[in-house]
Amino acid sequence: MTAMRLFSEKGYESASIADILRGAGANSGSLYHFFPTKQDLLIEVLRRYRDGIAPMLLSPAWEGLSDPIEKVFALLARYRQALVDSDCFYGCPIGNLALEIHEPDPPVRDLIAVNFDGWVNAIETCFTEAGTRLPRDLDRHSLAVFTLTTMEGGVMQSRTHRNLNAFDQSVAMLRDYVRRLEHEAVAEGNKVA
Amino acid sequence: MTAMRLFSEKGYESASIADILRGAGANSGSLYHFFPTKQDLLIEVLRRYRDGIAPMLLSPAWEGLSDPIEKVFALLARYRQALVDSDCFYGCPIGNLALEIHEPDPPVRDLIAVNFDGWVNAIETCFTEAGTRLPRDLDRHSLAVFTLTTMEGGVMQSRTHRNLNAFDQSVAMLRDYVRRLEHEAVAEGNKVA
DNA sequence: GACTTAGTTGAACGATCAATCAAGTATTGG
DNA sequence: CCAATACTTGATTGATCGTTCAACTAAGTC
Repeated sequence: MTAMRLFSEKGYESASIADILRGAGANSGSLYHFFPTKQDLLIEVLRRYRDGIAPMLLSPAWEGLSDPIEKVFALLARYRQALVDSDCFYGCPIGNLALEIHEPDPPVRDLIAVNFDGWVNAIETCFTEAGTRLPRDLDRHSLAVFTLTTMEGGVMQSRTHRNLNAFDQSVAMLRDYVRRLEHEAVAEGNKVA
Repeated sequence: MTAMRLFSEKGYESASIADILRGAGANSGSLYHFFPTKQDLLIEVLRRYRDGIAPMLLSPAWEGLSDPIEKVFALLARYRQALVDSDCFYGCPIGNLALEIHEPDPPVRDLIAVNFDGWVNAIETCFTEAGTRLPRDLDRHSLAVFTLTTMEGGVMQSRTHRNLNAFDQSVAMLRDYVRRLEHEAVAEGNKVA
């Protein structure tokens, strides 16, 4: 859908209905037959992102990988590639919308939250699959949230600076942190054994 | 200035000139006498944020603190308080603008970058002041960038979920990471001694 | 082949947007 | 005290926004 591309490129408010219609080669009446308001269109777009996380984002990023921790950083590498391919114009579409929606606007905000949750849960699964490679008492969910934090914060800064440094530095720090957690888990294992 | 408040509350595009005029009790002609375009107004707002980082943000957050690492997390606590006080409606004004500006728009983007740089440099100074409490080969600048990443990513998620969990979890992870770095520095010190 | 439903067309609507401007009032400097 | 400059007023502009609608065509049903 053209709307997905334009919302992602220009943002929700900036992407006018006229833009979308022109891009899609459609007429206003047609659009409004399916989506009574612009917000309904946004909601459909967010639903598609939600449903697309596994097939469109994770599957391609994880092709041929089995190591769960490698998978986490392969996904982050995917966002890095998006930055590279767009000369650092790329911004996570969900993150953009998250900051663009200022009114309470419950249905939209909920769907953004659901998108974040889907992403975080996928990463949490990786960290859970890592089993004893990570410390026993480490909260896998928190680490997954922190991974999304790193991605969103890194993309935001790299987009602003138009270079990859901030993203790369942030991911390198996260990578170092996870390595230290792995080392601790090894030490833990030795103690038990 | 009312414009600062409204840009921060509603975003740049959503805050109409009429809103700002009403809020400030001024007339359009007056405003346009000082700021020929809306973008010029935004630029002035960004300049004030830039100039306000030290006096308005850091000084109050760091009052009575001398420990440089404590200062870093005191600043993050400040953002947490902003989330609490606003029922998690708060978003970092600079971060919001960073994601709202989609066009190249060099003067605005540069000023956003400068704001980020000011923030990062202040934090980098803290980590540099921490001296041998952190590993010798640790890049202080990267860690400062990572701190901003954590703040922006955490605020984004907490704002979306309307609760503090994501922010708190992210900051807790960063805190844990820094603690591990401190432990390594201690080990380093022992080795040298 | 009549009847219904689904989908399309594009001109038009009112609202609102950023921006303008001619006419006015303070403020200042000589 | 006057002329010049600095600032204010608020109605107005044209563009653009999301949305509507009456007329139209295509597809499916019996």
